[in-house]
Amino acid sequence: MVTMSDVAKAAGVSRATASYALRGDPRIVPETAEKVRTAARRLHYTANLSARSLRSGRNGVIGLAIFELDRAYPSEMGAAISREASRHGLQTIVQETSNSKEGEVSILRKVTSQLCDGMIFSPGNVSDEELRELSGGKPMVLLDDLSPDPIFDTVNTPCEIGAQTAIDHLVDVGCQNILVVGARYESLAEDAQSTSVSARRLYGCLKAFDDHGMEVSPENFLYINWNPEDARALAHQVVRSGQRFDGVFCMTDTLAMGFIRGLADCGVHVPNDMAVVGFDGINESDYFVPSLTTVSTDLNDLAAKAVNLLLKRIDEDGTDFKPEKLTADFRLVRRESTGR
Amino acid sequence: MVTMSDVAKAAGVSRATASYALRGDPRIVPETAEKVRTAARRLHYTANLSARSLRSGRNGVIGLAIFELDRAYPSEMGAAISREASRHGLQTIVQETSNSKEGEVSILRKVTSQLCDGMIFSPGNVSDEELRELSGGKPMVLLDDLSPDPIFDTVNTPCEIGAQTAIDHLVDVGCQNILVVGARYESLAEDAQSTSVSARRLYGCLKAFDDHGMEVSPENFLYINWNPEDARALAHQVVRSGQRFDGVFCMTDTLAMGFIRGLADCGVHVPNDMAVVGFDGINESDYFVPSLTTVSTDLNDLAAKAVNLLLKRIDEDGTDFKPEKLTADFRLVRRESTGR
DNA sequence: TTGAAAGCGGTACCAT
DNA sequence: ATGGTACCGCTTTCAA
Repeated sequence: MVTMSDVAKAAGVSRATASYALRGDPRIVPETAEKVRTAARRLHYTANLSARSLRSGRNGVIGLAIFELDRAYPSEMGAAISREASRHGLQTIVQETSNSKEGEVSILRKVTSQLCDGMIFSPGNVSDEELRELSGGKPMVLLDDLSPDPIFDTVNTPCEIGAQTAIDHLVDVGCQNILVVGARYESLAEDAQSTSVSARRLYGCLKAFDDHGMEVSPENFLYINWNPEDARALAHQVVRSGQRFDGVFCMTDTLAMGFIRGLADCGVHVPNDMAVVGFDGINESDYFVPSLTTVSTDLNDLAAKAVNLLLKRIDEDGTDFKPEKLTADFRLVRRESTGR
Repeated sequence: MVTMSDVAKAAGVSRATASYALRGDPRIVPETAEKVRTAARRLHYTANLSARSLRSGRNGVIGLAIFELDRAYPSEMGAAISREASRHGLQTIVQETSNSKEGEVSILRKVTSQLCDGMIFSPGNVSDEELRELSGGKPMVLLDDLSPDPIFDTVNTPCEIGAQTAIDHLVDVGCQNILVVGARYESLAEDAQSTSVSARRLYGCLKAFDDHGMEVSPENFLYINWNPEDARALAHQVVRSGQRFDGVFCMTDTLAMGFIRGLADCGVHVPNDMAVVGFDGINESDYFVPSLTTVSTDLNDLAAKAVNLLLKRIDEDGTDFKPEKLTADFRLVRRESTGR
């Protein structure tokens, strides 16, 4: 391992000077700086990030914690954030929380808050208060933490307006009896302030139904876990039950994929028999057969907002903190699954 | 930030004792240890990983570098490795190289080799020699580095045998004129030792064709970049060209997804007009319409092999190193895309 | 069994 | 403009 001392020695200067020179401090005269840089290059010197981090609290790395690495939406989000960060000269390390409390806690405590200058985090099972403690005072930006008065900066997906847009679109293409997949109707009935992503999307649906003067009942909302297996099984059930829905809004594209597959299993044609809309805009949605109409979250916009917020916090001193709350852009992408 | 000194003070012992106690060193008597643990718990102490890493060179974190976060196969692999590592009490940090040399180099130099005890790496644009230097002496396991005499431990996907299995299957279901998508025929013609994944898979195909006594020419192999857009466009081209292939093997499931979508655009029916096989076994493949027959790499097996190799290297002292080379299990998953 | 102290590789203050 | 040096938090040797 070649260290700063090696470089300093090779360049005939002190460790301090070498350190300043390599970081471009203007106090070092150009020729000395050049001497140091040459020595560093010749020795293939790389700064030790642990040491730098220990001393200065900064190492140019940000952490990102997402639920699952192997699900299309979070991993596309991770890629977008990663690329945005690298545009700012930062590296991103990604970890998966496995959507469990222990996962979230141990990631925050052990890695993200320690090895990084700041973090972007999708909280699922940890309260804001716990987060404050676990963050160790490091800047943190939350994703889709929909609490009414958050204590961290937050970037949200366009839940309400996006869902509303989806329902509007189904009505536009002539649907009269719409099924919403992935939201618990009771969650809002019990608590209009419910802050989960599914509750906010559900709220958007209800608003749209109301705007169109459409009657809906709890039967129009079916809750399942957000995975394609369950969506496929649900489609089978819906078809067998004989209920006559002519439009479906799935809370995520992955659910829509499973649901459409389930309909195909039963010989139900999309969009002729049933129109389907998803949410997220994952890359694959354009390749499904039929291709999927979806409320596409602009991940580049989301990434830019999240990274900028984080950088601002990292660069400021943390006094008089006032959390900001932003929402990512989106657009409705019309495709075959609602084309009729 | 609560440090070890705080804990030591609260427990009325020295820093050294606190350190030993928290790591369960048997030299500390149980009651002292308990006192320390209690203090640590009460103060919500968490060890600073940078400091630990700086001093001892270990922090319980392994690094994983993959090409792209937002592609199904690498992200599923990342998830599998992440879960396997956590079974061994290790955290995994994932980074994407964006399949560029600068990406790979900067990740290795700056983060993975510094912040981690070891790393698992998919090399794309960096030679073994460069890797040795960039690894900074830390243990490293390579994924799909198919050089004949590697200098690191390697876990490979079952390229040759997998591809051979795919072609065998197409022949089994009656295909007579098979197209292979994603491999450059010339790559093998020029260099039978070519070590890229696509060349090894191509080699498997040629072997299978040979076994079945089937004549093939360069026209049976079409190279494109491994993304679904190009696969879709290629399908259009193939259909328009009027060539009469009755079976297609795509080098990855993502390619197959794009290709099938392209066929659907042209009204070509899979599997009746053309049977399609993919490679990887991504989760989505079961949900495509038609569902995709694929050579499914056992990612749990791959993850277990990679993590175990890495752990062995981390725990040993590095003398008389002899690189190992393992291959992940796989199985052919028969689905609708070849069902006839 | 426990404590003192050196040191990992940087950074940043204070001298010179 | 550059150098000396304390120090970030933890581990580990050595001494008591």
